[in-house]
Amino acid sequence: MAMEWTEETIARLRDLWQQGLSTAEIGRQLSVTKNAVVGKAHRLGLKPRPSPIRRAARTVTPAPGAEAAVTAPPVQPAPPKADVAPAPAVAPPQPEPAAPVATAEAPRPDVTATEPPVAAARQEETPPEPRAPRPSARATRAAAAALRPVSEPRRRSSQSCCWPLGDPGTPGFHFCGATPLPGKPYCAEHAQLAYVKLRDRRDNVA
DNA sequence: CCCTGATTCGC
DNA sequence: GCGAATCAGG
Repeated sequence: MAMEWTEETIARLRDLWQQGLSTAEIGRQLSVTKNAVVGKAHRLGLKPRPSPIRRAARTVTPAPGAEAAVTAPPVQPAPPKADVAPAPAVAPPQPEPAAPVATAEAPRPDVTATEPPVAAARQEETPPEPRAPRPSARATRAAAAALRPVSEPRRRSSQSCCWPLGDPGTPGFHFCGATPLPGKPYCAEHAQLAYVKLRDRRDNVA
C-alpha cells in the first residue's frame, strides 16, 4: 500500500491545510510528499488555496489525429494594453479592500497576539520533540525556517492538538489530535507541557 | 535554483 | 485511491 490515510492523517491534513501551510510543509509533517498532499487534498475535495499558477487547460495527450476537431478557441483579441502609465509622484496606492494572501506562504498574520507570555515561554521552553539525526537538505531548510526570527504565524488551532508524537519525518510520527484548548494549538494535556513556566521547566519534559 | 500548487496517468 | 512525474508560475 502506498499510504494509510487514516482518519487521523486526513484530519491532520485538513487541519494543516486550513492553517494555510504549504503542501510541502504539510507533507513534511505528515511524512509524505507534497504530491501526495496535493493529490489527497484534491480527492478530499478541499482545495481552494492560492496557487501560483493558473495552468491553462492543457490536455497532455493532444491525440495526434483529433487536432483539428477541437477548435473554437474563444480567444479574444487582446484588448488595448494600456501601457503602464507611471502615475505621478503623487499617485497614492489604492488600498485594496480585499487582499487575501501574499506570496503563497505567509498565512494571515492576524490574531496570534493573544498570548504574549506564551510566546515568550515558548522560546525558552525545551522543544517537545527530541532531535533525531536528520537526513539533510530539507532538514536544513526546515531548520532554517524554524529559526527564522518572526514567522510561522500559524493559524490558530482548529480541531486537533498539534503536539508532535514520535519523530517527525519518520513513519509512525503523528500529532496528538485531541481537541485543543480554545485559541491554543494544543489540547489541555499538552498545553501544560508546552506552556510551562520557565522557572518550573527544568525537570519536566521527557 | 529555490519555491509554490495543479494535473495527468500508471499503478 | 494513490502519488511520482510533470507542468507552470514566482
